[in-house]
Amino acid sequence: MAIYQDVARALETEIREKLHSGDYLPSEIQLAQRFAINRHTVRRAIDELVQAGMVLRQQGKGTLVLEHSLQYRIGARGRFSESVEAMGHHSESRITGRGLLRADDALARKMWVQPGTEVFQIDTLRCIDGKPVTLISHYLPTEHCPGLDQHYQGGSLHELLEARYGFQLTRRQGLISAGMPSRQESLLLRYPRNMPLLKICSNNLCTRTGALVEYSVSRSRADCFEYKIEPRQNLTPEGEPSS
Amino acid sequence: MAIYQDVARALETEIREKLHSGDYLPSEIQLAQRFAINRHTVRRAIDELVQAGMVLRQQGKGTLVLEHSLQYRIGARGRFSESVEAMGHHSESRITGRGLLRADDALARKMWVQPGTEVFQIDTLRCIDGKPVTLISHYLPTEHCPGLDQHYQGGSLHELLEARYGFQLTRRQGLISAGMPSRQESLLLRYPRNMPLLKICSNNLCTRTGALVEYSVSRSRADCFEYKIEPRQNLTPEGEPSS
DNA sequence: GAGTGGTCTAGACCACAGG
DNA sequence: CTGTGGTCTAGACCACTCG
Repeated sequence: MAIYQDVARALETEIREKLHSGDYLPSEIQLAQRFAINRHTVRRAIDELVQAGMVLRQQGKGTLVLEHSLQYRIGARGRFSESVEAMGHHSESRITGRGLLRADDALARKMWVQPGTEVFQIDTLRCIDGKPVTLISHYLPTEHCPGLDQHYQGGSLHELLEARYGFQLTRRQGLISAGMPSRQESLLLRYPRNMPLLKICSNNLCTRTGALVEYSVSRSRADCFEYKIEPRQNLTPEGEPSS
Repeated sequence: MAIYQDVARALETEIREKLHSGDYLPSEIQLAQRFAINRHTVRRAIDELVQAGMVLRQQGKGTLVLEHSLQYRIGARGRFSESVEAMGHHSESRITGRGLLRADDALARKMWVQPGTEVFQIDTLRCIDGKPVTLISHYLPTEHCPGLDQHYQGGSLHELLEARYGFQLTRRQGLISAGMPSRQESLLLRYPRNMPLLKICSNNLCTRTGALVEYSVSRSRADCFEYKIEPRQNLTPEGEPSS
């Protein structure tokens, strides 16, 4: 194990246990003295923390400790699991954006509609225990749910679709992938840009008529979220996250 | 503008115009001579390219140039989809490592066995069209498949388990997550360390007896691979990737 | 001006891949 | 064994922030 890795871990522990957002690390020279190593080795250690999104270097000032909630032990504790079957069926959502648009070629292909079709876009952010976890973009052809943009004010979109428009939805296809966050995604999720997102695209059809009612793209923080594939059995209508 | 930034841009141009995926950069010493700068400054420049996902460092070998298409658009063309149901049922695998170990606490919990249980580990690499795509670590309690380490020489592990030991497997649980590659994963997959992996952990039971026969962890390059969730219907026993 | 992080140089040795 | 990248040290000077 390299020295800089040891020092990085030591600093990480120290930050987690003793420092708060807004504090500064001791200067590189002080750290070099404390650990009895060269300043360059200290810098290499801090490089790791920067890469991990834990600190921010400020030339002339010092090395700033960032919010603890921004520290990511990927795959550690505090991980939520949710059944892939429950996608989109949760209720604690906040609206982050909405709009009316016409499907371009790429979107039209994914939604199985003609290019130019009028579509509502609703973006929501879901938090668990106050922690922003998942960002979902919902796309709904306006013809199936006129006035939706007026009626939806947060909460479960799928419940509203059922209560107001009588749609019961079935997922016809889902694609699971991974990617890196855009700048905006990173901001909304309070998540660094060098950590991955888990992404699911779903086509949700009306169970009775087979019409596509909703196409959704969900992006979840991979540090605290994973999807369960359950053996085929009863659907859980409301997905409750479990540790 | 710092020297290393200039050099990084020069190298970037050179890679884009003259080099191809699979080529190696000149060695750090050669580059230092060519640009008449110190080797450490060259390293700092190459750090930028690594961060950008353009090259991959290989200790003892050199600095490998990655596919140009990787640099810009993740999830563009050349994407493979595979049903989550077909996990592990493919056949073109190369063995990258194998071993005998005793399950530690973490592994034992995931495998639903007692800590200390003797387990075969077999690591395989799957390529599609010659492109390394998925890395799978298979863990099998030795009691169910004695001598497996001798018999398995690549190909479909699940076919061998059925042919030789009479196991027909059912996945009981799967967890889908995303993460960043380790150094070794990055090397085997020829994939940069700042691009995400799609990860699936599966518990595969013997359909008849319900015994856990295999626990597997698969990690796939997210730039060219995604999983399909199909509506519940017939299982496809052999998962063929489709574009 | 004093103190911080940022860059560059120089040299040494280690770990690893491959002939 | 050679050549590659990886780590560590040492010292110098620069660019920036703030009092």
